Amino acid sequence: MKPARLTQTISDSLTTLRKSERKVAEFVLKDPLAVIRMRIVDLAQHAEVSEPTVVRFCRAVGCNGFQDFKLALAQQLASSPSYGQIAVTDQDSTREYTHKVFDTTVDTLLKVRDSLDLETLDAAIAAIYAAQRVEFYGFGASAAVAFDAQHKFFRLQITSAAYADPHLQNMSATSLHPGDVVIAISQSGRSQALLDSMELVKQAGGIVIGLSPTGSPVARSASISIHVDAKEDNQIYIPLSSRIAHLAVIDVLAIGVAQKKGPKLDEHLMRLKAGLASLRSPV
Amino acid sequence: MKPARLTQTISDSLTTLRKSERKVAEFVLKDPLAVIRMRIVDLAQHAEVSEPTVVRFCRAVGCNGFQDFKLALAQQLASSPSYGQIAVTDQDSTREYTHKVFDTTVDTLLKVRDSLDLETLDAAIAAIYAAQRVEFYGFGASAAVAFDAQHKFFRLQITSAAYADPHLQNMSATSLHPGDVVIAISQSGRSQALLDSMELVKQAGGIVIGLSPTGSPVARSASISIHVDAKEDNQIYIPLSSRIAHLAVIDVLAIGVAQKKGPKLDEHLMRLKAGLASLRSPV
DNA sequence: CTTTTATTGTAATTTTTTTACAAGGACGCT
DNA sequence: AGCGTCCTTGTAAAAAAATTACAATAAAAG
Repeated sequence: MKPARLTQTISDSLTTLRKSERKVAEFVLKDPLAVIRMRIVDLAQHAEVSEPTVVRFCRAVGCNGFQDFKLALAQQLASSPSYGQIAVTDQDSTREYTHKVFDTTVDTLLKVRDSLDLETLDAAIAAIYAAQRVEFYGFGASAAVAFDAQHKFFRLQITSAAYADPHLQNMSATSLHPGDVVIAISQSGRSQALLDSMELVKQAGGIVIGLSPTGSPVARSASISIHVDAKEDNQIYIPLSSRIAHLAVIDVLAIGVAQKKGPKLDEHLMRLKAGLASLRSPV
Repeated sequence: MKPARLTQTISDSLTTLRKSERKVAEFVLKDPLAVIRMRIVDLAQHAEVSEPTVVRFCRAVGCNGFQDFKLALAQQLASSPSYGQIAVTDQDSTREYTHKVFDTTVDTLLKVRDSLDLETLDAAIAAIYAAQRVEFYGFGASAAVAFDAQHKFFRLQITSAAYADPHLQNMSATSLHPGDVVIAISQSGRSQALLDSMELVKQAGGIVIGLSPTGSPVARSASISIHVDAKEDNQIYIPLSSRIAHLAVIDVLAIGVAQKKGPKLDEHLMRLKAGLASLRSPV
């Protein structure tokens, strides 16, 4: 009953569909955006079939009729705005690229959300919860993610540190105790310095949680590997949305740990908030 | 013509709508999810008006008819899955809070996207482009945002720095030249130390771009104020999605500046990428 | 090659939306 | 206050759209 990805369902059905229904399917896949504005006659005409065939097609892919189908399709397209690719070009107006940036980010987040492995997350949360020390390693754009994470976990009363310096990472890694956790963050998953640090952590008996793309060296080397696959837009050489996906994943870990800590933590956070209030403008 | 947030449009129109049209509006806002499955008769009945009134209402909020309206509504609902509030509770399973974290984030991003003022963004981009030096100030969670931003602008060949230390901020602020830009980042918009630094920047003739909630002291004090209103979930005392919204806004600024710099930059980024490659695992 | 079954289209029907118009009500003007 | 105009809303008819029933054609099996 859940509206899984409709276009996925259509692709899957392609083989089982009848010949003329497949014509409809192909047209829909080719230009879904146009379809949502069409009437049944238009779609029938474009796909070169009759109207009832379109209805039959809709039913075949699990919808209740043409309207229902259009609605489902519209919803899917809205939830992954970048159906097709979003690329910022030189001619874009502010409005356009603002939308593109946000939409790409949203798209990435949804993709990552749906591809996360929950058991891995649980394992990571359990490891962090059990650890005496938690450290975050990352370089470049991931350094900022690491510092953000450190800040967040610090607020959860967890002894944490973040290092963007390979030397510091190495020194810290060798002083870890078994059961301590290091979260290695890498957008490319192939930073050599990070891999070196990870090796030291494992030698010290620490657990390495990797945040990196599937199949990357970092992912393979990590004890617990959280896969974050956010392909970057090649036209811009700055990592944009993948970084945000990493942050979101860390949010999930933080919430998970916070939940495990339970009510004790609430009190702590309350005090923290009161403390922060004094640093704020009264207005 | 752009499908801005339909529910927003409806809320805004409430005052200008006629009495019976308002009945429709109220019903739609109360239960938008139900409306997308309704026919015009059903909606008319539930709102206790006649069918043509429903059509008139649809036109009044910028749609082309009832179908068009339903489609637009469906799309918006699909793109903000959490219409309503998302609160993580203690009983949530990993799956649930993972979704909640991502959905809240997406929701926030979309809200912020639609509430951004484009002219302000343009002004900010122009100021950054014209500046000799660009600096990022922020504390706490915003410090990580500041460092991320610094890294990003640095890659765009812009002399930039990020300070999370009030002393460093003050020292740096006094050494700025007229036309230089400081981007002051604050989730609460009421950090006293940040306000102090901003004052010094302005005394030195610098331009302060504020990233903070509407109406906050930081927003009022900034020369160019970008409003980012991402209300935090009160149940968790850690800033989650607002920080991500800030990052996204900075992405937009970066893209804007990159675009202004044009093709010269492409070459630079290409070289940068080649340089980074040597730091990476060959596998 | 015939018979049966599956697939597709035509035409009619039903449902749904939209338009045209008239009744009712509010507001201003004399 | 009474009259008229304009604005709002609903009723009913028309148009548009989707769905169904059925027939024709194509494909497959015997």
